[in-house]
Amino acid sequence: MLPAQPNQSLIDGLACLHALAASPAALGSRELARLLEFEPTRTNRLLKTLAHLGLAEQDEKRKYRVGPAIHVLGVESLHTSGFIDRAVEVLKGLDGEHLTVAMGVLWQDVVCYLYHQYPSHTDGGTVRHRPVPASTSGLGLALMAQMSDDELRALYAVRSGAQRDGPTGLLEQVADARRQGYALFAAGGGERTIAIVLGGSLHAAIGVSGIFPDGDIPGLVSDLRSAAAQITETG
Amino acid sequence: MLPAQPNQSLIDGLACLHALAASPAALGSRELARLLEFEPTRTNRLLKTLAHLGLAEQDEKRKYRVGPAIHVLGVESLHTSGFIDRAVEVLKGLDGEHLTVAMGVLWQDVVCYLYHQYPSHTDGGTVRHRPVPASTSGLGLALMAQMSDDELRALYAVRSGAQRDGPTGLLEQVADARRQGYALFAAGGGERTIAIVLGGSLHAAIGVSGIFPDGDIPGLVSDLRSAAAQITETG
DNA sequence: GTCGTTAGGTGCTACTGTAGCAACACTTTG
DNA sequence: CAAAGTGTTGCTACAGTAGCACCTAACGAC
Repeated sequence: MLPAQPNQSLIDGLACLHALAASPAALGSRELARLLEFEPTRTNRLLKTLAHLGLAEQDEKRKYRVGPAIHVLGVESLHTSGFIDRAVEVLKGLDGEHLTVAMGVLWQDVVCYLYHQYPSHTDGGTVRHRPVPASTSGLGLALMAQMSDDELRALYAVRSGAQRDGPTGLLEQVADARRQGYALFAAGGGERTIAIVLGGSLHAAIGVSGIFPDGDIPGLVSDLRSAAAQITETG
Repeated sequence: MLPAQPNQSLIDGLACLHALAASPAALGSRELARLLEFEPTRTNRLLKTLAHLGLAEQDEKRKYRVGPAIHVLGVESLHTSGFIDRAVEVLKGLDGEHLTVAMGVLWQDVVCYLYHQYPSHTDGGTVRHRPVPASTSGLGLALMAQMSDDELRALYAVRSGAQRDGPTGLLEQVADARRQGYALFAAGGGERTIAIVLGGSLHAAIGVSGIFPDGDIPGLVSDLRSAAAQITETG
C-alpha cells in the first residue's frame, strides 16, 4: 500500500487540502499549521501552491478555503472511466416507487454517496449527501464485507482507538452480509437497506432503502444483482 | 499568485491526479509519465503516494484511476464554508416553472456547475454536469466580466494559443455584461441565459436559462439579485 | 508452451528542491 | 495607540527526492 518511497510533500500538501475541505470555516495559514502540527512557513508554501493551482483560495481576510479547481476535479472524477455514468443510468431504471436508490464507495470508515435518489425523485441522483459513517450504512456494510476481520479491526483501531472491533455488533453484521451475499441493515424507523457490491475491482456498492416486508427481500436482491451485472459489463 | 517558493512535488503530484480524473480510461504509470513528460520512477512514486491516500487506485490490470477518497474530498468541498449549501437552498426557491436554474464557478476557461436544476426538476440540483467552456455559458460570461481584458487575453493565450482574444466576440460580450451588470447569453434554439455573480469574494455566479421574452429580463435580473443577496448575507 | 517486450516497482546514493530561521509588512485586538 | 498575531519572503543547510540500474510480473506474438 505504502510505496517504497512515498512523497511527503504530496502527502502533506493533500493533508492541507483535506483540512480545508473538512473545515466549516476558512482557515489562516498559521492556524492550519497549528491544527496539523506543521511548521508555519512550510504550511504557507503548501497552501500558496494549492492556491496557485486553484484548489485553494484566500478570502477577503486572507484566510484559506477550497478553490474552484477542486470542484472541477471532483466533477471530472465522477465522469472518469465511465462506470459511474453507466451506473447512474442503470440505477435510474431501478427506481422503485417507494424506495431510495443509492450507490456509494467506502473510504476509511466513511461511505461517500455517488448517487442518491429518494422515492420522491427530488434529489435527482445527487452527490450532495455528506459522507456517513460506514457502520451506519447498508452500503458500508456490504463494502466492509469484502474486507477481512483483521482489516476491519485495523480500520477501527486507527480511527477511534476506543472500539477495537468497530461499533458494537459490526463484525457480526459483516459476517451476515458475507454469508448472505448482500447486506441487510436496519436503519431505524422501520426502514431497512439492502445492498450489494459491484463486481470487478470497482469497490462500490449499490442498494435500496425503505420499508418493505421480508418477503420482498429476494426480489430486491435479484433486482440489485441484475443492475450490478449491467453496470459491470464491459463497456 | 505563484508563491516565492512553490512546492514542485505537490504541483506534479496533483498533475498526476488531474490527469487520472480527466482520463476516460485507467492509465499505466509509464503511460502517464509519457503523457506528462515526467520521469517514470518519479511518476510511479507520485501515483503510489496518491494511491496510499486513497485518491488513486489500481485496477485489475494494475492501471491507475481515481480512488474513493477523491469523491469524499469532492463532496466535502461542496459543504465547506457553508455558502454552497446556503445557495442551494436559496436557488431551490428560485425555481421558475419553465427555467433552468444554475450556479457555477470559473476555473481557467471552464465553468463547473455546483447546482443545476432543470425545469422538469429531474436533476435535483445535481453537480453531475461536466464542466463546459466558459465562453459557452452565461455564468462563464458573468464571471469573466469580473476579469480585466488583459487577464482574459492571457487566459486564452495560454489555453488555445490560436485565439488571442478568446472565442470571437467574447470581449464584446464580456463588456456588455460589465455595462449591464448581468450577462445575457444566447445559447441557441431560442434559449438564453441571464447570469450575475455573487458578491464578496465567492467567485461564483448564478443564472437562469430558457425561453423568455425581453420584457421578462428586468424581473429575472431582480430575482437573481435578490437570491444573491440572500446567499451572501452573513451566516 | 517459449521468447521478447513492456510494464510496475525497488534499492542505492547523489543532489537539488525543500525546510526552517530570521525578518518584514500587514492586520487585528485590547 | 501598542502589542500580538498574521501572511509571507530570502537565504542557505540539509534531508527528502530523483534517477539509474535492476528486479519481477504481465502481455502478446509465434
